[in-house]
Amino acid sequence: MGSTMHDVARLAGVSIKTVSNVINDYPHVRDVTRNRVLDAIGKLDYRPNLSARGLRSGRTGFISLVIPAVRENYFAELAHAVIGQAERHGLWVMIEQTGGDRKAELQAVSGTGRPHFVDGILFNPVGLHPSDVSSFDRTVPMVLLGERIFGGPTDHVAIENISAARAAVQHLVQRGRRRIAVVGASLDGMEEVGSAGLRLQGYCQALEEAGIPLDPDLVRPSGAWNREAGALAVTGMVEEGVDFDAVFTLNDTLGLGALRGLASAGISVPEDVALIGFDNIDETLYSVPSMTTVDPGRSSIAVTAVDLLVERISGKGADTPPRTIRSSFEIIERESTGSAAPGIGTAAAH
Amino acid sequence: MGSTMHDVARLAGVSIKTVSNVINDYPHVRDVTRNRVLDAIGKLDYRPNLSARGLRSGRTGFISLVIPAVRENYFAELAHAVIGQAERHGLWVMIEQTGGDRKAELQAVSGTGRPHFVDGILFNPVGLHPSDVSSFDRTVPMVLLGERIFGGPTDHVAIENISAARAAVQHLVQRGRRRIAVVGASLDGMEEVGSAGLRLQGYCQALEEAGIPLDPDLVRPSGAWNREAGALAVTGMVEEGVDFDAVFTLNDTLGLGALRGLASAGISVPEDVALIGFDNIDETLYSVPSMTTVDPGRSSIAVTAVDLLVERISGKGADTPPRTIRSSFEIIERESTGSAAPGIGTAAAH
DNA sequence: GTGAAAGCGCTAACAC
DNA sequence: GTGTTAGCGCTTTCAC
Repeated sequence: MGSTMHDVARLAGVSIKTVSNVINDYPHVRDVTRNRVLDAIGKLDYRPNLSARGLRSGRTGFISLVIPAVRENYFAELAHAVIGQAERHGLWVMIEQTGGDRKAELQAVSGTGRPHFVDGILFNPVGLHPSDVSSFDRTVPMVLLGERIFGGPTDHVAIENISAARAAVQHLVQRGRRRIAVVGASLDGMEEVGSAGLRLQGYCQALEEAGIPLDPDLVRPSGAWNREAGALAVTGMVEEGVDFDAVFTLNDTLGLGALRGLASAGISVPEDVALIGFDNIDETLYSVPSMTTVDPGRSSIAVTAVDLLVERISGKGADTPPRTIRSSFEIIERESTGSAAPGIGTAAAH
Repeated sequence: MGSTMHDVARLAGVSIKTVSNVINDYPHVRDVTRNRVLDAIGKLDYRPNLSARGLRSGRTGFISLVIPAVRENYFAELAHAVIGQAERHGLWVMIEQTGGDRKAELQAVSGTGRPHFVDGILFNPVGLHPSDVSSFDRTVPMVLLGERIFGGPTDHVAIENISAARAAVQHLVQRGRRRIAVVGASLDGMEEVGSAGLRLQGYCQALEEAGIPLDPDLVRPSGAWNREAGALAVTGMVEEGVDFDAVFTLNDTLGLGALRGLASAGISVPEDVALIGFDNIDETLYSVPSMTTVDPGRSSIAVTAVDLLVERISGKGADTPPRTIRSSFEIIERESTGSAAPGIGTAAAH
C-alpha cells in the first residue's frame, strides 16, 4: 500500500486535518502550510484512498452509464460525450452494458443485487416496458436518456422519436419518393414505446400526411439493429421483388448495412433508392455514399443529462419534481438522399 | 442510505460475521442460517457498500482500461471484449480516456495525482516513448496492450505490428500492385516504436523484399487516424497527381475514410486501386466495397490481457518476471483487394 | 459454525 | 487557521 494522510501529516509537521483541508481545497489554509503539505504529498507520492473517502463521505465520485453496448457506435459516441461532461464535474464514469436485454436493464437499474457504489445513474433503456419504472432504484439519483417514458420518478432527457422520424420520412417524400420502406420495426410492435415503436409511428404519420397508403410489405422488421440486419432487410426486399424507392432505417447502423446490401444488389443510392438513417453517428459522414440522417442532438443530450444528474446528486433542488427535457433534432442531408431523379431501378421495374 | 450488515444481522438473528460469511460464500455456514440471512437481505434490500469493502479488504473489484477514446471503433470493440472477460472474473471496468496524448497517458498511468482506487490497470499506450516506462505506477499491477515496448516492468500483450504490416503489403504485392501508398505515418517517424512507426517499418520491409523501391511520394502522413484524415490523404495524392494502384492504411478508420475519398475522386476499388486496412473493426465487413484488413486478434488480446492482470492482482506468481505474449494476426481478405486487374485508372495514367 | 472486536483511511464536527 | 476525535460499513483474527 501507499502512504496515508498520517504519513503526509507527520512529514509536513501538521495534523491530518490540515492535510485533508489542503486536499479538499478548503480555503482557510495559510500558503506556507499548504506548500509544506503539498511538498510532503509529492515526496511520498501520496494519493487519497477513494474507498476510504467514499465510505466516510457517502460520495464516491462515480456515476454509472447504463447502455446496451459500447461497441455500438451510437453508444460509444454517447459515452464519449458523457465522460467528457462528467469530467467537468470531477466525476468518473463507469459503463455498464446490458446488451439491450430487458432483464439485464432491470437488474442494472433496480439496484437489486448490485452493490451500493455509484453516486448516480445515467440510464438509456432500450428493452424496458413503461411499467418497469416502478422497480427503479430510488435510493440513488437517476436520469433517463433517450426513450420517452412518461411519468417516471426521474428526470428524463428525451429524444423526439416520433416527430424526428416523421421529419425523416417527410424528407424522402419531398424528394419525390413514394415507395418508402422502413427497416427495424414491425407493425405489431408499434404500440410499444421503445425507439422502434415510436419511430415507426412517426413513419406512419408522415405517410398519412402525404396521402401515401401504408404498405405492410415495406415495413421490415430486423432482429438486432446492426449492419448485418440492415443488409439482410434490403436484400430480402429485393429477393421478394418488393418495389421500393427509398429506405428509412431506424438507426444509422442499420442504414450502413442497408447501404452495403443495396450495393451488393447492384442498386445505386440515391438514384434508384434514397436512404435516410437515424442517430448521426460519425461514420455516416464517411460512408459511400455519405448518409443522410437525423441528428438527435447527442452531445447536448449528454451535457444536459449529466448536468441534471449532478444537480440531483448535490441535493440542490431536491424538491424539484421530475423534469423531462426534450432534445431538439435536425435532419442532416447528405448524398444518400441527394439530387437525382427518384424512382428508377427496382421501382421502375414495378 | 440503505441498510447495513448490522441491520441484516439483527433481522436474521445472527451476528454480523455470519452475514459476511454468507455474502462472501464462505463454505461453513449451515443452510438454515444461510437461508435466514438471505431472507433478511432480500427483505431489507441490502446491498454491500463497496467503499467499505474496498477500504477494509484493499480490493475494489475495479480495473481500469486506459485507451485513447471509446469513440474510436477499435477501442470500443476492445473495451467490449475487456468488459466481457473482466465480468467473468467478477471485475468491473472503468474506462479512462487519454485522447492518445502522451502527457495524458503518462498522467493516467504514472498514478501521480490519481487517487488510489483500481486493483489493476490495462493500458493501451499510443503516444508514449519507450523511456516513459520508467514513470509507470509500480504500486498497482498493470498489463500493457498493443505496442511493443520492450523491457518494461509489466506484462505485455503485444501486437505483431511489423510482421502484420509486412504481410498486409505482401498481400497487395501478390495481387500485382507495385505503386503501393501507405497512409498514417511519415518516414521521419519510422524510428519510433508506436504503431505508426512499426507498421511503416513492415511496409518498407515488404517493399524491399519485393524489390520495389521506396517512393517518398507514396508515404502519406496523416495527423489523426480518423476517417477525415484517410479521405484527405488519398484526395491529396490524386490532386498532386501521384500515381498509385494500392493503399495500405495503418488502421481501418483511415481506410474507411480513404474508401470514401477514392469514391469521391471517381476511383474504383479494387479495380483502379486496391486497399487494405488494419484492425478488423466491425465496419470493414460492411463498407462499400468491403475492406480487406489485418485482424490483430483483438478478442484474444483482451482475454489474455485480463487473465494476466487477474493473475497479478491475485498475487499468484508474484515472482514471475514480466512476460510478453505476442498475439497472432491474420489477413482477412475482402472485396477491396479482391479480383480484377491491377493498375488501371490513375496508375495507367502515369 | 458463530460471535466480539479491532481497524482499514478518510471526513467533518467540534474544540482551541 | 489548525488539532482531536468519532465513526462510516465492512473484513478478519481470534475466541468460543
